[in-house]
Amino acid sequence: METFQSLLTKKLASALAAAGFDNVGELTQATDPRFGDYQTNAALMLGKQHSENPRAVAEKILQHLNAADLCESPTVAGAGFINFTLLPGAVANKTAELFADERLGVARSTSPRKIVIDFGSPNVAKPMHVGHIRSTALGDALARIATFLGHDVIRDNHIGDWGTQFGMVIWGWKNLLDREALQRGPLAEIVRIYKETNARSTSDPAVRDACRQELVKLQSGDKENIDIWNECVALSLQDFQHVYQLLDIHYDIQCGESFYNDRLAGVVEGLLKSGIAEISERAVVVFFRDIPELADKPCIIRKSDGGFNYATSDIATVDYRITELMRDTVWYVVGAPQTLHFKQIFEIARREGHQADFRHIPFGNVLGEDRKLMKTRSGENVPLRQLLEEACARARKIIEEKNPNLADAEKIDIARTIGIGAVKYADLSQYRMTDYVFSWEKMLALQGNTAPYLQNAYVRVRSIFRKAGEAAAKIEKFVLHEAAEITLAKRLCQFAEIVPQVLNDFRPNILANYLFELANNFHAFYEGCPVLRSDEPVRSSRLALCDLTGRVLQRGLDLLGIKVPEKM
RNA sequence: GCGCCCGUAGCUCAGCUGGAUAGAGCAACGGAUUUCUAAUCCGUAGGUCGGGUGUUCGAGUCACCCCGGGCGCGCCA
Repeated sequence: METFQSLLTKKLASALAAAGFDNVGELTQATDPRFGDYQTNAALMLGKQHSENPRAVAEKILQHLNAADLCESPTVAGAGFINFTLLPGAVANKTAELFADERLGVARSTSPRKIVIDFGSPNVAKPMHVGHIRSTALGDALARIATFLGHDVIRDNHIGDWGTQFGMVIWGWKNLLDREALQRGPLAEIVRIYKETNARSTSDPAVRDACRQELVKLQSGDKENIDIWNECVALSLQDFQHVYQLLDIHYDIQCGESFYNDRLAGVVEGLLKSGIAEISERAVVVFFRDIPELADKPCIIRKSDGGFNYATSDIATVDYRITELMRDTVWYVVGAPQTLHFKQIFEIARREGHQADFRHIPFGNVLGEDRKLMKTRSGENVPLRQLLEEACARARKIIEEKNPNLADAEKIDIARTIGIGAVKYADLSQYRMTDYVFSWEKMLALQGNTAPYLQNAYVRVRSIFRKAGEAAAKIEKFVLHEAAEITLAKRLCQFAEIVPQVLNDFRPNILANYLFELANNFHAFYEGCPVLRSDEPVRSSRLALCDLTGRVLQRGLDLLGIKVPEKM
């Protein structure tokens, strides 16, 4: 099926052609209900092009515009906008189409891509902390949306499982490890020895040296050190997995940094041979002399001691993703501080001849209530697992107050759905670049733009069907008389217009905002329009509206990685 | 020094490729329920969009310069 926006855009295009104009401007959802449902600024653009009065141009366009099957006669307004107001009958027909459509009107992309999304990327030997929620939630949502739109998506967890910190971890493992503590809490013990070693090595040069030795041994394949490293990685992965389970996130592949180890030498060699890289001060470096922005910011791909760094492994990763995973699109959901790094990597990839579409999708920080980077009282990063568990506990407490009669197992389940949903939604409902302030009260509030508010709209839908004891019957014709019904139906029709927009600039918050408005429209409808108590044919029509709203809410939240409860 | 990001209502934030009188939520105030779960709805109030100059029919949005905050800039990842 086709959206109103798409249908009207086509009608506008043919009107423009018939009037002898270029196809310029755009047709968008109206910015204000006063202006109807859709608007176009085409006449304004054309007026400028031809130095004519935009309103006169608009009139000319209207002479060739035939949209009587969809809307009232379009009107010229303001400086030269053309406004479209949908006919209730057209809305009713479209809603019926939507009702019958599994995909709720969302079209598959006409140019599907083969995408790899790099998101999450926690570091081994460190617990995941709040900082990881953004990349993880955002990357997962983008993956879900891209998949739904028909793209071929590989979700890749580029784990930080290799690097200089392992010198310290291994030294600590050999000298400080408490086996019993490792049994009780593996990652906690690894973190403890890492921190302890780090502290010692800053004050004791002998320890620092020893750590470096351990690192060299590891990198040259020393059996004992490799075993220790393997165990650390395995224990960390177990810990991550627990968090992913809580978050309902999965990866298709988890190719960490170490995966690329045996490709690094070849990468550097290749870049030297092709002249992209050169030797400078004993290191291998790529310069970007022709790019003003990067002219004074070279990229080191092999250190003067012969070691590789993460730029090297990122280049190897690009090569692998394009040549072996056969991707034409690569998305990196990585924090804003790495913008420069990715500019360099993408430029190197371009020079290597890779044609793929590379995107760095940056994001801001999670702040505490003091507006500084979120930390615990003792100044440490807040472990993600602890944070998620607290979210569930807080949700549980609210459920206990509001709905104490639910069965215990149900309460646990619902608390998890609400708690995790609240954390994700708080993140995704915000523009990704803005630093946002983490607040339990706000994200778990039942009013306002929160997950529980949206989930509650779904619960209300389910409650009606439980009470009715029937599912929504197939219906041919929606009966839309009340303003609340029409508003709700129009909103439902917009879902298909909104979802593809998210990938425009990687903004799931657009979808979140839409769902909030939908929930709000539904709640208003629910207040003003009795469903089960009304007579036919209104009853069936309203029941179908409820069903459709429930489906859009469920699907929309699912695209954000958020679940819905049946009761709450 | 060079570069990137952010600055919108008391608070938390929307406002994608420039579009109409800048929008929500929270908090404040005022209403609505013998309910299909009020975990809700409706209304009122609240703004020199950090400041300035420019580009044009039109700037929160684009350009330049300041101010404020955050973060990066050869051998960490």
